[in-house]
Amino acid sequence: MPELPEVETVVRGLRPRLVGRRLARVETRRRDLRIPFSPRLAERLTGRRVEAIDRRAKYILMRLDGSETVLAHLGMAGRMTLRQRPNDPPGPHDHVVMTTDDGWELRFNDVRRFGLMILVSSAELERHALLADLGPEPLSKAFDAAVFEAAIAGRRTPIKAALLDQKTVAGIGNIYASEALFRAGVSPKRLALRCRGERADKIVAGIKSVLNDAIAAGGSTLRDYVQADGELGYFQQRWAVYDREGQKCPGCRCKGAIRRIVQSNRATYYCPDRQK
DNA sequence: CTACCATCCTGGTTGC
DNA sequence: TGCAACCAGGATGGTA
Repeated sequence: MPELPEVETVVRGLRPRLVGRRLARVETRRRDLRIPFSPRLAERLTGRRVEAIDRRAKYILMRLDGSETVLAHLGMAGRMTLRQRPNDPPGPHDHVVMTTDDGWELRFNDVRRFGLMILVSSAELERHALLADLGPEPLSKAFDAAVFEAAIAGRRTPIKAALLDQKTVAGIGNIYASEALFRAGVSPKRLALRCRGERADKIVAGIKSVLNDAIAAGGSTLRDYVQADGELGYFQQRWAVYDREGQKCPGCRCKGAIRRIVQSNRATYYCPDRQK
């Protein structure tokens, strides 16, 4: 479930094993992802040193020596796994396999092939089409109520849809959009332009708190951010409303049940009693 | 500018 | 048990 917190947890899992290491061997397997690999990706990665690993929205940025950066996205179903000297062969959905000079193996796995892994000039990274139009990082100081209000001003779209729009704020996906609005007490159907003042404050606070909690949960449930099976950053969390249609609204005395509606072809969950 | 829909893929779940 | 329909964490592009 790669939204921002999951990607952040993956990045934190990759860092201690990869930063400072050289990629001794890189193999691309299936190349027909929705967005194809950069030409000769494997050859261009081989022998490079990993300088840093960062995240922007739901993108993973693996900065290499030689002024190039691996830009990766997990799509709907992408995974990263990290194991030491594995003896099992890559599976059918392992599209990239990287082996470090000290024997760790990273596999980029994506059943649905909606993810991507390309190589971009580090100098042009911010201007790259995939990153250029992204809104602010929700956990940064730069993202506050004033910035948020400006971003949604005049927009006659439901606030849930506005939160999914990566230009409004970057990294929120379908689960955390519902969860943030629940925390804020704002109906997902409310028009964005009607979310000013206190509501904007609460939505911003709801976004930050739910993302921080999810990151903390990811970190706390994983040892060194790598599970025994090599899986990075996927943790179980009980959502307050997501996927809980018909259940009681948690932690409050409202008599209503959580409702599921469809907005922009995506499921939205909310408590009609608590969210106005 | 907006809503709405289809599309890219595969696999797990649900319902008949 | 078999099989088809439906659903899924993302993002884009077309149409009205």
